[in-house]
Amino acid sequence: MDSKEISQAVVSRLPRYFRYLGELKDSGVERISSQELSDIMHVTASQIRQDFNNFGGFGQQGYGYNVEYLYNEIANILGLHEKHHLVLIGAGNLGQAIANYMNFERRGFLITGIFDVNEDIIGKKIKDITVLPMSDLEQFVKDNAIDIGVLTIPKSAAKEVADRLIACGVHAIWNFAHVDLDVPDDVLVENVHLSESLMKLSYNIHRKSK
Amino acid sequence: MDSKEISQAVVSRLPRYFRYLGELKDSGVERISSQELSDIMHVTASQIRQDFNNFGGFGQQGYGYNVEYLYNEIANILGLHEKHHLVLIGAGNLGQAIANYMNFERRGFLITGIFDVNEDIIGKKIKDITVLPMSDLEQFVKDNAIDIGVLTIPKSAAKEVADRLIACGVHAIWNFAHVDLDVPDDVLVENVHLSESLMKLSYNIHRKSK
DNA sequence: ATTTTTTTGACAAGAATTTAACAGAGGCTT
DNA sequence: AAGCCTCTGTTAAATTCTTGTCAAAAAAAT
Repeated sequence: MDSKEISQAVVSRLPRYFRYLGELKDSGVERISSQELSDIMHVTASQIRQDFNNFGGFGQQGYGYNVEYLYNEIANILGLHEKHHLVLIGAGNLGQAIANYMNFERRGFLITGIFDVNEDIIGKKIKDITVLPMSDLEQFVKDNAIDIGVLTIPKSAAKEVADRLIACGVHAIWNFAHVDLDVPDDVLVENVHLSESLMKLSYNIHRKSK
Repeated sequence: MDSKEISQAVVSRLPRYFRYLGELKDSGVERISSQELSDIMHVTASQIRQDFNNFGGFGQQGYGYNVEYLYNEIANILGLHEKHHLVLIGAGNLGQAIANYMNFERRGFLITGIFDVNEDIIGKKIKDITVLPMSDLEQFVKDNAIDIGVLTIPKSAAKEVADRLIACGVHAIWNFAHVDLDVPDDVLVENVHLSESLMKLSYNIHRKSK
């Protein structure tokens, strides 16, 4: 049980470290110093050491960090050695894109169920998973130990579906709908607001041209 | 010409203000105080006032902010009153999801061209836009005053395509590939790394259960 | 075996960001 | 129209986050 809380700023950087370490590992690099990693990732060496040290000393003076060991430690910290079962609500374009995005499975994120309201889609298969009607949601969640709900539905439906998921025990929601879900304290929401990302880009385009 | 640089922390919050103000406007609210907005958005009133004041005084003592006026000002700041022409590279599931995502057009982001390497997709139509082969990219970008390139392609192809886009004058890239693009200083990149978002959620799930 | 070099982990200093506090502008009431 | 009340813009304080520094641990070299 950790005593000090890790800031989300640090947490946000972990997946990127993880990605680079994976690439280093795959290309056969055994050890790396914070300075070398700094050069590759364009982040200060100081920050790298500080970030890793939040979770304990993974390196060794005079040696640096063992790439494979560090990679696995970060995977552990991120919870990637555990399996997660997801239900995807909304089998539209975005939902299908995510369902077909194989790489998630490699990391233990298994899309177990797909739901939609559209009669034309219900019964069809997406990646070997039959799209089910919304009425089956609660029973399915309970039967399949669902961890995470993925909302790829219009904002108008998001709040209600989120409530249903939470009511049947889902504690984490990956939300692609353009709403801020109002959830109990013990439920986690990770938002992906694509339009906000695009607006940020737009802002920076215009700032430059002024 | 603004003298002081606005921090990206502030910029990241603008689209969210914009969304809430749009909703308030649509529901007929004429004026709002930073305190009321604070209650709705769960952000401190102080931060709201501070954020808006980065761009000049939009409010009035004793009155608050005029919703419609503020909404338009933020739209301006975000560059949403200008038209942007995008090319989308990669007409797979994610590319199609984005192409079909109508709301972007309402904000002036027009998907003008769609490209892919897959012979089976080239020539087909996505939202009235014919998918073109990659060989047509450069000419198309020049002919259509393309602003923004959207990369919904595998990481293996991302760097090369980004280089091609930059070479023919594109200065902003919305990148969905899992790589950090290495671009010249005058080129903007906005990354959407879905797997990193999911890993953050995973981290928080596991932290809770410890 | 001793010295030199490398490189971490810890801590301190420095920046940046967020929150609090308040004077005063301007609306609202009587 | 005078005075009260609201609520911003601004400055100051607090907090958080990032970077720089260095002693000491361990590897590498002699």
